[in-house]
Amino acid sequence: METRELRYFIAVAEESHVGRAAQRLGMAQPPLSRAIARLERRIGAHLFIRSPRGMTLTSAGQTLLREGRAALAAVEAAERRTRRTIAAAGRASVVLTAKAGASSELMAELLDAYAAEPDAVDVEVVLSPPGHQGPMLRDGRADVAILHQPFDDISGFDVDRLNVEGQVLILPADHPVSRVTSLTVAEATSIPDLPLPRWPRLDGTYPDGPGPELRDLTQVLQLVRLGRAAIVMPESARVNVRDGLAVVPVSDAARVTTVIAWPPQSVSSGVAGLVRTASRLYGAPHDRPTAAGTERGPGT
Amino acid sequence: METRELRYFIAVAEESHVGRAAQRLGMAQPPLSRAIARLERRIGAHLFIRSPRGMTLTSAGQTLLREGRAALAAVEAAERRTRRTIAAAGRASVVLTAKAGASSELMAELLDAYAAEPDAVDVEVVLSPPGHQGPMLRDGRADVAILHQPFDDISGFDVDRLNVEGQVLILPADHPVSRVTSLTVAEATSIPDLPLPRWPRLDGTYPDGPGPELRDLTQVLQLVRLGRAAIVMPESARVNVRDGLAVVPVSDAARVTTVIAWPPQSVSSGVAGLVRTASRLYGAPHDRPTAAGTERGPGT
DNA sequence: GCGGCGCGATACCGCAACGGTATGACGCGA
DNA sequence: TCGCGTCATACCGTTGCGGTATCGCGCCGC
Repeated sequence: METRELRYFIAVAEESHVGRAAQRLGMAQPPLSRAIARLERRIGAHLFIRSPRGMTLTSAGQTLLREGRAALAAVEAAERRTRRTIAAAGRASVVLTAKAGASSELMAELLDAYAAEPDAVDVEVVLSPPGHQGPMLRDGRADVAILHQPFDDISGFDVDRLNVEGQVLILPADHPVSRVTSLTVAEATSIPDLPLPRWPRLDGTYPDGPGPELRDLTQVLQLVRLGRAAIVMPESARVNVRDGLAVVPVSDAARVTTVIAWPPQSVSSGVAGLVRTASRLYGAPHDRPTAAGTERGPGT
Repeated sequence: METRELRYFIAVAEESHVGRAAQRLGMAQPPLSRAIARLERRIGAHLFIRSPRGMTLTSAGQTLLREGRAALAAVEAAERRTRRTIAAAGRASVVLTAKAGASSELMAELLDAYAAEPDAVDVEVVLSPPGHQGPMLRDGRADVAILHQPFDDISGFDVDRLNVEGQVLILPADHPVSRVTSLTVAEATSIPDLPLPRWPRLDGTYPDGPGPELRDLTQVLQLVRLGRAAIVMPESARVNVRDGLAVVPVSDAARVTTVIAWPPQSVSSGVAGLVRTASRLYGAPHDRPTAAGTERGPGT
């Protein structure tokens, strides 16, 4: 199966409509119809059920959509990382991504400590909105990421745990709720005049709702100070708190685990060094030994 | 990048020789040369250094080889699993792979318990030589696997731990060493007249060495009983031990962790059910929550 | 120093496959 | 029953892929 066929299939599956998919792909409808039919013949299974209202996936089609998306991301990651290997003109380099404003102390320490290593390479830090780090790691726009469980999906990555902490509500200092000593999640998310902010989806659009549209945490804190929003975040964000802000622990909020994550194949020397440094500074011993792969034993 | 180009690149990279790679791919040398040159132009980087003795990889080429292999396996996995989805003729089915003879009690319990679930699907069990389970899971020949750390490479898979145990040496009952109460790894692997067996590599060939060539554990135990071999394996293999065999604990051997592993995207209902059953029977609570992906929080 | 050898690159050709335009088949609602 | 929206089919031009023949170029041996 060629990646072009996979791209075509995914477009049709997502649109449930050959015409719209063709438009999205910048081609005419008939060749796309034929390409899908050819793919079905080659695989030996019907992927779609044709109806006069469009195309719906069969169970085989659902399998191919799930697995195909991951496979296509892997191919694109391979291509992107290859291109980046030489973009640095002989000088190796690593792209690290993290939520804007998150774990800032930890990251500063990590980058300083890594830069002091003898074999350190350049680290390009890409800050992006919450939820965008995993996809960037999957499709090769980044080589290593700082993620936060349970918010980020770490499945398929190798990880080292760095930190565990509780969460707090940050709100305007003059708000009446700021005087309580503790809150529940239900209470924190339902303060009527302080909506929680909304974050962009992967395509850059925003979900509907009452809160303001934001892209990073400095914007949030500004809005909170102006009395226009409140936000629940890990305790470590206290370091960003200045005058005009109040902090209230949220007793039953999920504990947040900060991890450093990397794609399992990509054991470039830069990534390995960063992970080693992070593990030395914060880590428990690895819970998933990464280099066990080549070892072969008698087995059980 | 098309998968055909990737296959060409990998062949040339592995052979370091366009002619041999072309032969392996069943094509002539010139079109392969051109395809590689075209790929380099499209990526915008030299992937090979041409010499009068052949082709050697640049650093960009090494990146593409590492990442490309994984990407190609992912594409092949998508295709295989799609094909298998319908091969079961509407009836969902799951392929589980494990080392022949390993964790047999655990597997029997697991399969029985799963079959008793209300939504259970057919489980096809594929037993294969040690070390072959991971690759089968990666390229789609299997959907879920029983693996053993530290022998198997679990990077890139989601896993649940099922069991932890020590290792023992199994040897002929009449052998003098069988009278000691404990051994070290160094002692166990250097008994001169009892060589450790050799297992097939992924391509089916065997490494050089003194031991017999084997494919599964029943063969081993037969040979041990005949006084022709000895083997170090996890304690649970004691259940296979009959007359004529002796068991000696190996004190400093690595502890073996049995895990159930599955590819992160492939959360088909059959795999999910098997994992749930395994987790209920043996599991600690998940250390890597698998379904956290869609959850989106305010982040830190 | 020169010819032969082994390597990848280039030139040229034929064909398969891809994409575009025009049109058909079919179900559904007005 | 007509019109619309959907996907499929027919036909055509072009692209690009692979095959054969040949070149260019280091290297080694005589």
